[in-house]
Amino acid sequence: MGKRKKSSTNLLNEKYIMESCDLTYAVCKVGGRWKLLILCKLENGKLRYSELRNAIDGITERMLTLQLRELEKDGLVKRTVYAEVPPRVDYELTPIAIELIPIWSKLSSWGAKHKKLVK
Amino acid sequence: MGKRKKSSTNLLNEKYIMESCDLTYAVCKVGGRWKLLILCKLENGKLRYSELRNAIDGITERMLTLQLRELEKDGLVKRTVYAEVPPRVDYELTPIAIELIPIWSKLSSWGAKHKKLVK
DNA sequence: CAGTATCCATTAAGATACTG
DNA sequence: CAGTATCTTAATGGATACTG
Repeated sequence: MGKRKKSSTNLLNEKYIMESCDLTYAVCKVGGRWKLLILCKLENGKLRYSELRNAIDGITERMLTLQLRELEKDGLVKRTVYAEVPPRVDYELTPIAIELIPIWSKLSSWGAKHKKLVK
Repeated sequence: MGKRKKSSTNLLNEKYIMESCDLTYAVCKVGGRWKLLILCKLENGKLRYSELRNAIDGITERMLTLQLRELEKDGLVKRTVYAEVPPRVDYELTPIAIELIPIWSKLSSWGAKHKKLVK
């Protein structure tokens, strides 16, 4: 009786994501409230954890850490830890993330335009 | 005692969205699991509700309806109801949504490429 | 400095059944 | 055909305290 599979379609289920269409895959990787914003702040070069935190209005340390870890796991940011005291860690875009620059750039322009229209 | 405001940062809080940066605004409008996918299916012209449902793998009627209503409210899709029996409704992109075509197109290509790299 | 850990509240998403 | 209604689960967000 073809019982519909109950498997979640959640964004973190790797198998599900790999089997999805390309757009869904991309949305799962860089979608969500914070990821594009984080990437976009790194557009002009490396930033430290605290610089990112201060640059992104409204993000909590918890969310920043969670999202950075996922971006790192997915190969979108590179995390470098320096053996110093006090500790220093910085983040930078990987080549595959750099390819996305036009996307968030266009999205941002679209946002600016649409926002004006709505006002 | 500067009590930190408790206001949510949820995606549906219009005031919050309007005050956000342009990228955040855009992400709030077309982000989420389904919106870009719905828009992308409408790229080649009008589709009926059932056509959309069949075109989008894994979406439930509930989510399709919810997301279509939001897209309509935000001026990204136009909903047309025909006075027929059985009922017929179709959806199409508005000009402002058409401007986003390059974005989901690029995102999709990026997804295809990255997916291969990961495999 | 750059995080973790914990607890709790809110929101988004999903499964399923039902209807004008 | 084109949806609603209801219930449940998953994801996100926030507050606060703590640590190498």
